[in-house]
Amino acid sequence: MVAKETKNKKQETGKIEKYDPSKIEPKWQKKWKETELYKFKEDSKKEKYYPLVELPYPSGDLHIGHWFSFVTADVHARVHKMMGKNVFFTNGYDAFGLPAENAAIKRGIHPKDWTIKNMETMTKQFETMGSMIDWSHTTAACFPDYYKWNQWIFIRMYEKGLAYRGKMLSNWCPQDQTVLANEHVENGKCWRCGSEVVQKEIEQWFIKLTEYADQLIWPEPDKNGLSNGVDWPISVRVAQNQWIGKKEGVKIKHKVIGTDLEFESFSAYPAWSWADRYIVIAPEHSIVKKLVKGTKEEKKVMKFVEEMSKKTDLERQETKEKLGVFTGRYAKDPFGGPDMPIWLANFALINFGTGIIRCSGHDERDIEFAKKYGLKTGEAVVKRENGNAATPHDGMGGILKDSGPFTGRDVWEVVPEVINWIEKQEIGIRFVNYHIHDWSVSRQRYWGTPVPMIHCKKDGIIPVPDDQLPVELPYDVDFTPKGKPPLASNKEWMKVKCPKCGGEGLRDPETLDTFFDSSWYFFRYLNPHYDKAPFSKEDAKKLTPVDIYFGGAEHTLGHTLYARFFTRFFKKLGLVDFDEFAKKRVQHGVILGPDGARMSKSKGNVVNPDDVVKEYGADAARVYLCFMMPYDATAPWAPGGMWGTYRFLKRVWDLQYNLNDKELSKTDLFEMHSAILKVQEDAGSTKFNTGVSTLMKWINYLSAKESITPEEYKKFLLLLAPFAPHIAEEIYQTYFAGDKEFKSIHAQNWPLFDEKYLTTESVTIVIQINGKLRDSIQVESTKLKIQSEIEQLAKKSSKIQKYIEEKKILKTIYIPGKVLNFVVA
RNA sequence: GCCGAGAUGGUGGAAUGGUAGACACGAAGGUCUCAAAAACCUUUGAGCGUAAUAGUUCAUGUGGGUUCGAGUCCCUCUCUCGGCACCA
Repeated sequence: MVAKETKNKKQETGKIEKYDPSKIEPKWQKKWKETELYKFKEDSKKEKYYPLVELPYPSGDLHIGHWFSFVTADVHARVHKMMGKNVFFTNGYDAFGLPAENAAIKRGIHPKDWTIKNMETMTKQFETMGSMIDWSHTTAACFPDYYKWNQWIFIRMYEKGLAYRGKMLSNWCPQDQTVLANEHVENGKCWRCGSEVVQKEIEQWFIKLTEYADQLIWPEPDKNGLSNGVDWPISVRVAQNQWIGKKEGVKIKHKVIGTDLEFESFSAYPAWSWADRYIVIAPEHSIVKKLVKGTKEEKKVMKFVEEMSKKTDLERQETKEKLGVFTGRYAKDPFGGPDMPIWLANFALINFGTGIIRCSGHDERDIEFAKKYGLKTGEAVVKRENGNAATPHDGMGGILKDSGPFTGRDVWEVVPEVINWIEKQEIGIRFVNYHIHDWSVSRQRYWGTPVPMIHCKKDGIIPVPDDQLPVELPYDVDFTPKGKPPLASNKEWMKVKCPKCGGEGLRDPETLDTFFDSSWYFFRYLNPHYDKAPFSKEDAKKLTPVDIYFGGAEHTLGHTLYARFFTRFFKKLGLVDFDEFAKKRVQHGVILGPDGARMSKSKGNVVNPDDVVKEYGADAARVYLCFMMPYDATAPWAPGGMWGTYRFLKRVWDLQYNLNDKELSKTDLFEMHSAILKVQEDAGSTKFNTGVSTLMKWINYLSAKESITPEEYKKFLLLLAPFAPHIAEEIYQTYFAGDKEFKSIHAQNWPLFDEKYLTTESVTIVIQINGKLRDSIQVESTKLKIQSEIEQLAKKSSKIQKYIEEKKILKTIYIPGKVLNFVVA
């Protein structure tokens, strides 16, 4: 140790300074920025590491939830950096979208100005966090050099048939005046504004998610716990698989008696088909009109259709009562059963299968409906144990009693055979149904990526040629919602020449769903101004896939699924050579208000990070966010806990007045090295709370000593640096950095851990009688492996003797270094 | 209804099948102080027990099981949170 290190500040100046974060934090933030400390530099000698946090929406205010996501990820990134990896850590903004437009309408500011101002404010707020985000890689969807590539991707998808225009019943939000994707309807309500969503038939753009539905299904994890080679939480994998909802079955062809009409019904349980006795059709189905045209039932049926169409999704979900009407028509049963009456029913869903169901006595809904309207039902199976009819849903199966050629056989066993048989008899075809539908991406709003398509009367829909991209979003537009896309109001902008015939064409006035933007932003980070493609193959090869993706559970069914789809598409384009964009996904928990309720402005329980920083400093806030709960838990913000971490940092600070050069004892080294190991394991994964508690434990140990050595202090600061970067830097610079040039603690290596210090001279062995703790003995480490000696030592204990004298020892179990257990009669 | 996760002190929570309650908050008592704050020290799962130390029993939502040994593994049930849901 050099002489300087043996002296503490008090010895030099005779003064003791108090810990004051407001004095040190802005100072170091400035210095780090000036010296470009966190700028990513390519380094082929180091292993790359790409941690990613979901990019925030620029609402204008960094709330405590943002702090939680970014602080924990920042700690994680810093530990990996110190451990010698080349860490790429940046952030951008999900800058397009409705809230900007709504806020702008409310305040009379242009969405662009509002958004850009918010991004500036938030970037400054990120600086007060002391994060190591490298802002030179930032980007935002609303910049033309970002959304240009949205348009480019969209056109490539169009060329490959993955983006298409279609007319479909869609979720329409009457408040926001736009279409919503299925993933963004929550309980029949708009995820943004909470209005009840209605169904409207609208022509719009779709992304063909169904094309990759099979590929997006997560397989069972392998022996290393990896599914598709990556480590994603089971909750996400299961939820996505259910959402994709793959069901294999058959479509069965039917002829309507007395007409030339035909239709198909879908069945996922074809072995039950012999029990089907009637048919129901979704009221929205296009065949309904033709079916009843000119019949005496027409009026009644169409009235029913109209009544059903008036109901919102929410109302339909809430009414479980079965409602229906008879069409007067019958269909032939291709399975040879009696002619089947055709009904309309509210429980038949237009979006599932073909919208038409064959009904039997094996489904609760079918039975309920049949009872209500006096219809006959059939039964095809008997449950083996209690004799009740088995339903397809209970999964129990049974022996088929009345299933044509398969009678007398096991229900589940014959399913593949039944499908083959149906195809052979030409009464139906194999069909796979998915719950997931193609993604509706058209938004009838202003603040988004313009759809890069031109509508020409002669040539139809023509993509904008690549050399004319981006189609820039015009600034002057009347964006107040009028039920029509706002862009259509800018006549000048709308006019465009058809790239094919040169005649007059019109631009597409719709914009893309912002989830399109956020499906690939982590590729754009690599080089946000790259101008030949969305990103370069070489960059992607060097830095992707993302190593760990931090985010919230709310993106399970939307964003992360879309991003996985995009990655597969990029692979198809040859831009990447992997399927999964993130090797690991971790989902953070929720910080509740101090009252235990979810934070909300109306409840007045919102914790503002700016206030916390003012009171305790960023470092204390960072440490508390790591410490307050496990990463994925949900717990209330406790002001007292915040005080506790502040107190911890004060103790760290005060230790500098207790420095003295001395030999480190074996215990000192043991404490030091166990802390190094535990912190690197915990913060290197996502166990931030126990990482902090390890530091607290060590500081308790250090504080209890008469004085500490510079070596101990320096190593402590290195372990603390990822959690509390400012205080660690301040003390490090005062004592350990040298005078010449600025060498940040954050550019130092993680202290080396050496196992040899973890072995101690003696170890406590617990002595149990019949598994119950009765005593413990100290044993020299060298003797740990000799069971007989330990048994002898144990038997010497008077406490143990009490239990074993005059008793027969039936068995002795020894776990080296831990437990000795006597089993006595 | 189906699927997933979870339930440990007054609170947040620790704990590769091996000393349950680490670490922190809160609380109580003390030192310092005219006093308070801060800081520091002690105690803090519940019983029984002792002058005190000791000792000892019960404790990880419920009831069973596996094991020398279970908070941890298996089954039953209860409750909480999250996702999906009239899915043929």
